[in-house]
Amino acid sequence: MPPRTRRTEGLSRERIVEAAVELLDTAGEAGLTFRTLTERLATGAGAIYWHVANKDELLTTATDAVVAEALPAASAGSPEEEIRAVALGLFDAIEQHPWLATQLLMQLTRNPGGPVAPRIFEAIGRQIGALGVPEHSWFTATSVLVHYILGTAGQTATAEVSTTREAFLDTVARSWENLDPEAYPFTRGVAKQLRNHDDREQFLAGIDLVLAGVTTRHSS
Amino acid sequence: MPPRTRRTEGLSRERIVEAAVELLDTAGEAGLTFRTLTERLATGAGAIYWHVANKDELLTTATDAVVAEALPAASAGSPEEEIRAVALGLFDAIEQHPWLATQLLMQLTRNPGGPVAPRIFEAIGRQIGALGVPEHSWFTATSVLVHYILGTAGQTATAEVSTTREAFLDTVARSWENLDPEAYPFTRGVAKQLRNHDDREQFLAGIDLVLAGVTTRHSS
DNA sequence: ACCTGAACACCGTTCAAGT
DNA sequence: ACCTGAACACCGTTCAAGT
Repeated sequence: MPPRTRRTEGLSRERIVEAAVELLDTAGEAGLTFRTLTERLATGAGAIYWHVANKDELLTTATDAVVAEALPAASAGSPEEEIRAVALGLFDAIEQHPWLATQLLMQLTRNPGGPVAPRIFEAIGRQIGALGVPEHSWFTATSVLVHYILGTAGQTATAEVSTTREAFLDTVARSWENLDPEAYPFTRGVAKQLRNHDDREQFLAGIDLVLAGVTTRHSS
Repeated sequence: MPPRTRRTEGLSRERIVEAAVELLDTAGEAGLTFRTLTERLATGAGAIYWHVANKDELLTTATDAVVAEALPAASAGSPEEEIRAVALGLFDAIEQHPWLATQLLMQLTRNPGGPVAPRIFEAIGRQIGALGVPEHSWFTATSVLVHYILGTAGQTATAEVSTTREAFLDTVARSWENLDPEAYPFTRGVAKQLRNHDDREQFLAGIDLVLAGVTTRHSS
């Protein structure tokens, strides 16, 4: 076994993923292409393909890396507290990396066999078990929570990197307020709730609402 | 006002959307391109752009058309029954149009100002109101339900049109069962629940779980 | 083993030109 | 008003060739 040659410079999977995350953060999903990536890494397309199978794998790996960092390390308090910590960890990560929401939704629905889905499922699901939920409801209860967290946090994330969150939500709320009153009375009515539904408090209230359902159900 | 010239043939927005849905159903998301579309409609690219602004608008319109057809027309029974009817309507539509799940998730998170999000929000939200949920929880409660429905139905939809649903879920379950026992005890454990979680019964059990949370919360 | 970069087969979109 | 279809500026991916 020859000693591994030392390389201060040189490409690596890690460096590529790191650059991909930076590009996604800076320029959004459309900003990550093999051209921008090769330019930033000062290399050729083939070099990247040596370390990474294709763009899908690159996106999966980038998403997984960000999620791994976002999830809280050790369990501290009660199951409820832990679930809130996981939820807020993902919420904050999505705020910092707006592309993450779409990517996570895609991973869950289209690539549940990949590394990302189990990571999130495990973080939430363990606490569901600790909560005393009967085993036959574990999958459903965990699914509900995970989809609420990602969906809600995703609605919060600004669509365009350039717009601020407030401006984005305001635009949506305004368009809801302009809907036909006959056909859309409910949606018009909750438009103002949308305006600040991304408050962490509001977000956590939703978590508690789900937890109420999860814990009530099996005591009857 | 000159009388509208009659045209038995000729392009129209409706014909384009119809062809787009057919292509999506037949060949999946990757199968819908302006080339395949112009070929099927025996026309040029410019002709399509005369009726539709761009591909995003085409996808939004196609999604909206399918959703409008999938939602039950008139409210018959109790709010709970109506919510189940809406959920099953979307569930079945996603089963028939596997591309729909991803598209709906995208519409909700990236284009909530478009026509699709209000349509779904309204169908669920009205019943939330009828359920006696206090107004300040309307948005949150509706969000939880909508995201559960789409997320779960989406996990059910096969990723590839060619694979059957059973084979897809089996593959995912198998990969979950092969996870590291130390790091993923929970996910490994629920793998077998994943195998048939797409049962309509299981799906409706999740709805009831959320409804339990929604209706419990404000009675305390 | 690792990297280069031209080439390939595709995209969505535009636009001068037709009818 | 509506349609044609070539052209444009981009993609992700491959692969012979280098070191």
